[in-house]
Amino acid sequence: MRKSKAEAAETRKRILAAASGEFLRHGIGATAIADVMVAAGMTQGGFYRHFESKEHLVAEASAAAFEAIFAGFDAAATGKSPREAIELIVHLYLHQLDASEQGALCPLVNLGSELRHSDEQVKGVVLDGYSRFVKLFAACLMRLDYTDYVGLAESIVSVIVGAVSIAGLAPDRKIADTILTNAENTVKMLLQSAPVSAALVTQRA
Amino acid sequence: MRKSKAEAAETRKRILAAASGEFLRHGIGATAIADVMVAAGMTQGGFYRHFESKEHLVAEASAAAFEAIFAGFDAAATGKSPREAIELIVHLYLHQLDASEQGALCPLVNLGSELRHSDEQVKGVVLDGYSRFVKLFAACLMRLDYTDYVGLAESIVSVIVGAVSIAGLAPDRKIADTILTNAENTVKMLLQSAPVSAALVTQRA
DNA sequence: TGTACATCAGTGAACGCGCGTTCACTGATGTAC
DNA sequence: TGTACATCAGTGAACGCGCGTTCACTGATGTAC
Repeated sequence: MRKSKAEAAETRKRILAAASGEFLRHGIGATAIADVMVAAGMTQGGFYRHFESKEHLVAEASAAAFEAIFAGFDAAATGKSPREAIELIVHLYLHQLDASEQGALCPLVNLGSELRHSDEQVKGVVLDGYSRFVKLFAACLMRLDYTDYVGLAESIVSVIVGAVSIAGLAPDRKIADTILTNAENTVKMLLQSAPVSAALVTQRA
Repeated sequence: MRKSKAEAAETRKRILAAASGEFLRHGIGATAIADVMVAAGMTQGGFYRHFESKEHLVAEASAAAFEAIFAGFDAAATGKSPREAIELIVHLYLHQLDASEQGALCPLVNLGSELRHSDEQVKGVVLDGYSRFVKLFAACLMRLDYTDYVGLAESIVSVIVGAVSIAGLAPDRKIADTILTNAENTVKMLLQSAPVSAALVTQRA
């Protein structure tokens, strides 16, 4: 039954992808190793050939989830203006629950409270995802000459993380949509009213 | 060993308070019924004299947590102007993790992702807490004549829920404080730039 | 008011199940000569 | 290049533990007469 190294590496990725999906969709606590392995098309015994423990899997699956999310953002934002890129990413993020089939779910909202009491390593991975997220927005905002582009980026992330977090608890679609649409408008309002560096604007004009 | 009705009612409240604290501090999954009962100064067997199941306890404990939070807000905001009240509540909310000893933790952030996959009833309780929260801000904002006071209230809640949610994952205090302080500034910025009903302003001037 | 009985809060042990982890085993792959 | 052996991916069953829930029991409280 031994598989070649290439095949084994493929298997590992398959487990990771399955785990990422199961964790984000059903939560960490509600997902058993056996569930993950079945979703990956294997039996549970093989799990420990690839991962040391469930905790390690959580860390790697979270990292993988962020990779998937950022890949989606990159794909959507290439060739767009900074302003368009921001609005597009915000929109994608806010509607991640609709598109959950493609697995574009963010650990920050979907595992937030479950991760609060876990490993430092795991929390580190998720916080890395957060700062990467902030940097993504900050880069766009800098090009738009906002004075406090980092602070503004953090604000945007807080708004959309909070909104998706709350919307996920809403019993019906209508309430969820209200919250999400409002968040989208809030971001627009922040972009309109945040201070812009006058000097640079003049330079470019 | 039978206790009087009054004593039994006291016991029930004690269990609820203990549960609320344990759930919010350690998460639902990591808190066993036995832990709750020990924290309440009893043995686990007595639990089912007061609650039907853990799920029911979660629902009631979440409701109790919201009661405690809103009681704290009321106490802090009475006699203050709407503007002061908002800033005070926002400040209190953002620093709930520091004050976790007093049990002023919010289910929206501390149990958010754990609740997403639970009972409709439980989610209902937490969403009720959310809309009560929105109404609290909306009432103040209406008195300040903001045009879209409900939308603005929702935005504030999203920002602070998101910020606390993320700050809870930060490995050190400094990063957490940056996120929280920024959220506080964001709320101020929203209050400054959100549109105000001109007619009413004129009336009052 | 007093008495006899039913009720029921709380105890501590036990049950049963699920889940993380381990293990003996299989047989294909990798490797040393 | 071919051969013999070690390695190790994957299987399926089993182990052990924790936890939600149940249960027999105790004795104080409530209630009916």
